[in-house]
Amino acid sequence: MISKRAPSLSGLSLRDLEYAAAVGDLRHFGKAAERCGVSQSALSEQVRKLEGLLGLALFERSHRGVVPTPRGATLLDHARRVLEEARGLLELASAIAAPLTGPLYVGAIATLGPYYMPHLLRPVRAEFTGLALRVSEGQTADLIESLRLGSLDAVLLALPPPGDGLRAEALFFEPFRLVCPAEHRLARLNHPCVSDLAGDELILLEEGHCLREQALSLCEGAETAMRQATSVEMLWHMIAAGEGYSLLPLLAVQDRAPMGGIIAMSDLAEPNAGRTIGLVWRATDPREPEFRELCGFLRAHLPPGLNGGPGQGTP
Amino acid sequence: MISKRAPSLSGLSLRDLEYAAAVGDLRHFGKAAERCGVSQSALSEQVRKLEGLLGLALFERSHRGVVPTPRGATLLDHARRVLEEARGLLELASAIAAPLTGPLYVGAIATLGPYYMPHLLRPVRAEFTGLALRVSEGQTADLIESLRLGSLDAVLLALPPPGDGLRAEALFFEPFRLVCPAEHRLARLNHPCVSDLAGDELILLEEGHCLREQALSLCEGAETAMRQATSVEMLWHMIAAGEGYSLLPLLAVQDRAPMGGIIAMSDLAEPNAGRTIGLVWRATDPREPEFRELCGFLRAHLPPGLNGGPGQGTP
DNA sequence: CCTGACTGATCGGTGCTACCGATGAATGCA
DNA sequence: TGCATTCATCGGTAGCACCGATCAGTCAGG
Repeated sequence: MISKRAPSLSGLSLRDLEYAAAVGDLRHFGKAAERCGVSQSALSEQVRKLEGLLGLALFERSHRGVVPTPRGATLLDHARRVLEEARGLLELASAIAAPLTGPLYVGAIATLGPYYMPHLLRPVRAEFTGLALRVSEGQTADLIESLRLGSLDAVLLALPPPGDGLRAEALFFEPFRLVCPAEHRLARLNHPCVSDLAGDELILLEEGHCLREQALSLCEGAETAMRQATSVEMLWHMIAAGEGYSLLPLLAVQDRAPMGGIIAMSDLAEPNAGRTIGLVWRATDPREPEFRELCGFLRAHLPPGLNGGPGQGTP
Repeated sequence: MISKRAPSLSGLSLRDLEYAAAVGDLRHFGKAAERCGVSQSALSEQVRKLEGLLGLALFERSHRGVVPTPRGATLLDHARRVLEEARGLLELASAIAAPLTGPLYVGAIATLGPYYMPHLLRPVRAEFTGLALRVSEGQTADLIESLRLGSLDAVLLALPPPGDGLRAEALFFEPFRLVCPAEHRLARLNHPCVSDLAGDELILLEEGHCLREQALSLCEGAETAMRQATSVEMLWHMIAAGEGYSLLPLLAVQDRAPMGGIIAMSDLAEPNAGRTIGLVWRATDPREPEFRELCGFLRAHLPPGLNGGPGQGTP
């Protein structure tokens, strides 16, 4: 048996159904035309066309009024349901059309999310009521893949974003800080510069964390046989245990107690030793205006201690 | 508070929803256009127009495929419901569009219905499966009023129908028979003619029955102080009791046992002494073709003993 | 019985717009 | 770097919804 093909609703128009429903309500072509904002002749012709399409007469016309035929009444009931659904569609559209409403799936790299999200969630909630941020965490590559697949709408990471087909807008520059044991020689430098950092005491995050590459590119000459940490938290405690030092992004460390004085932190001499954090989305995502508005808001509500700094622009 | 006006679904078209749904299904503008039977450009423009109408982007376009935005997916779900309802409307229409289906409310005059209906119900049921005849009985004036009010769709009565705005088609000629006590003088006439009937022994139905007027117009000179009966059945028994004689339509008497020989029936000499039974409906009723088809069928399946006889035509 | 008012149907003319084919722009693949 | 694919865009066209005017039938009132 041939499967039932959905019949193309050839020629059926919501406008015609509206006309017919108006006639059914008012029982008068002229008044129905007035309600529908068209001339009586136009409405009359359309209703006639609709009757031809449906294959039966919807109304019994007389000169003292119009009355639906029994079958017509049945069809009018159904037509009103169609119209109701259509109106519901329009209402739904205008309800969800507002920018920055509804769920928004945002990912952030692991060296940023836990330290930045607490600062942004509350202001965003307050400003964009109706926006439901769903935040998740991961490494850059995984986040980008999720973004491409559509399971994420936007990603917070260090610019520039890897790969094509993406759009990004910078949010802020996050400087790196040197974190080392309080008794370490580096702790005595007033403003250590990156050339001071080479050495096998440098601890890095494991493969996959972009922070690892960022630190590596700063500290030339140190590439092999270094200690690794699986997370910022682990790294912090390794430093506290005196196993070495590292560069950590400002947000990840600035709110930390210095572990009873056994850890020292200092800014680097180079003002642009750090990374630029930005929001990234698919270039094809039609919500780009909304994302840019969100970026503007985020820049206006940076966590304390941050500013735009180096690395502006939208690659 | 101003009551919520039903928003005129300005510009919204089922075709556009179909286009969008096709894109949502196939994730490809070209294939969707093919399914919809239009060019890719036309579909693209219409979808774009729809997005403008709804105030948001339904799809995220890329060169490797199209994917609905989260909001777009929500709206597409709703749009599919609208389309489903619309398709249901068309299906419903084609299901009930078949002529002579569904309920049909038919009235018949009391001197005809009980004797004619038993003959027609079975053939009609057999021929027009799907047609549900709802028969009722009454006097001409009441039937016509019900017909005008719409609580009846058609009426079986003696032509011509009273009043304007009605259409009728003749079904058959029903001759009157003389019914009298077996020992009555009229019983001895071979072919009595109407002039033999004058006299105060004529029994008539009470006011309101058209049969009364029909008999009266035949039997001139007998107008006052006659016996009355409230129904054909009563009349029959009055005759059997020897209280007089009457003219009764063929169908009302031809199947009766002659009460053990105490009642005699005879045809009248005048071949056109009788009435023409026809089907009557509102001139404005768009089902006129169906009624005429029904009339044709009824004429082809007359009760035994009848033929078209005098009185054809459609007044 | 005639007349005016009212109803829905019908008829030419007109303008909007859905539609088409061709082309353009952007992307991914070989 | 060509080549294929995909959606967007553009100019031209035809269909059709629409309008104003008119027609045809009915009804109420004079």
